[in-house]
Amino acid sequence: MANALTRKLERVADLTAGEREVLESLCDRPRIIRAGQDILREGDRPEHLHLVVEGWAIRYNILPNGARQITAYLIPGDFCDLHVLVLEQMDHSIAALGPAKIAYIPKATVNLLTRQLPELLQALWWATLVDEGVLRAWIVNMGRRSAFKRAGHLMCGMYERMNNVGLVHGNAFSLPLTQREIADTLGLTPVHIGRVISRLRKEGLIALQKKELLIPDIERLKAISGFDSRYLHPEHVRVN
Amino acid sequence: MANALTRKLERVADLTAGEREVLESLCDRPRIIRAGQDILREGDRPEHLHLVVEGWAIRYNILPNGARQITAYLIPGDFCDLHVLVLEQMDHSIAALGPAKIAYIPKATVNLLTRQLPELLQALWWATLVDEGVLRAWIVNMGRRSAFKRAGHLMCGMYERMNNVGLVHGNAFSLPLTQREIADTLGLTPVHIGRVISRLRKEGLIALQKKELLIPDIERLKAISGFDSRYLHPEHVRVN
DNA sequence: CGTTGCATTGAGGGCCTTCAATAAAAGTGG
DNA sequence: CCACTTTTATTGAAGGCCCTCAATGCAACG
Repeated sequence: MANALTRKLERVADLTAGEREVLESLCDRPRIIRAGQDILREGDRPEHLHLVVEGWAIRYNILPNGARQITAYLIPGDFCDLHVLVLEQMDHSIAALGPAKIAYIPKATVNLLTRQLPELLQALWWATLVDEGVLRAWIVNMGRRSAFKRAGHLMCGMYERMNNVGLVHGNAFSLPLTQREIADTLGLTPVHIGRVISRLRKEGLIALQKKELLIPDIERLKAISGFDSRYLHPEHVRVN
Repeated sequence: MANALTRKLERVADLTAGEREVLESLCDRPRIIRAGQDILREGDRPEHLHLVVEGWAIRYNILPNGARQITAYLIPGDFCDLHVLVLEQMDHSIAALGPAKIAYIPKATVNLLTRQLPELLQALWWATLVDEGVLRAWIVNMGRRSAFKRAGHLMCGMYERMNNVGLVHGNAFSLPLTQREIADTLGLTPVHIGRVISRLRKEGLIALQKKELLIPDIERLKAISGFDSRYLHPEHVRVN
């Protein structure tokens, strides 16, 4: 019964029993964060790394005019701020979507671990490379698809990620987002997202109620929204 | 007289003389790629990693309707395809913008090197984390700024990157892009980009001719387009 | 059970697109 | 080096996708 971080890293690397144990221990004693609360704010210079143990979080920027753009959804096993190992300062904020459990891991611990366990260092690097693929797909989605396809594509991506961690049951899964979050993800307005969702419903592509998203025919939705799942599938390459 | 890869990695890590020498040798005997030619295509399963030694390249996706979205500009010192260490298959293509020199490095060599030189592994990881920041800023730009600000922001980013490698002279630098490239970068059409550039010129924010971009007052352009350069500046953290 | 936030729907407007034509520039072959 | 072709840039007109503003109903929450 591995935790989320271990599961995630084992998709891209072989870990020894000792390494796995170290990872487990990092997730001990997470702090409880209330729904909507910021975990990190732009400008922060955190002394700890923050790891999502339970719940969802969003990575986002606020622009001078007050507009928000979400640049990532963080689910259990995702680090919030690996980049502060290099950049020190946060250039964006992170907030819990619903109630969440966050582990606080001292930067020094991570630096120590990665120096002692090169296999772990490589696993973290490779996980970062996978994340890059997600960001690229996000850019393609926002740049070259209509609002309708954009929304469908987002839902396919959520489906895949949740499915990868066994959280899809009967083609349905929990999607704890308001239309405002979806709008801020896709670079649109809540009003228009409302119209788009209404159309997705009318065309029988989704059923969404009470933050529970059902996709009756995922292949059809993928086809319509131009979703290609390759970018999400690390193939567990062995170098040894 | 270090090469571009060494310069780039030394911004995020300490390298020994031996490590630097290894990096230099990787860039030996690059192949010449003609302007516009693909270096890698979607679906490829490359046996080598590709490193830009000279010139510019773009990372892009083509959608079923023929639309193109550019997701990165690669300049000397950038790897084209580090992610194939994990994902194996290319989920996008890479093309040379002008004539370029590309080094072909066997995947096995990189895997060997990163296992033998953890410091190098860490440098590559950290460089990847910096790239992630660029992608996030890209998303914010496309999602929440007008075409006018988007174009200005792109030009500020190019200015910064070129300045970081000493290629800005008298507030001007080479920008080997057509309006089509800029459009495909920002999720707009070439026609509209033309109008936007015309306005940037009229307002004295840029002078652009013969692929040479002059920004008379970079701070003014940054202010107008909401550019924050923090995301581009690794602070060279020491862990030792 | 009131308050607050969220979803829905309508009307009107604006930013950007599409289509089209022309001019300018860059690349090509003799 | 010039004629030819192709690509790129410029400009105009019309239209569409999405935004803004606004009002209503509904669900969530204390």
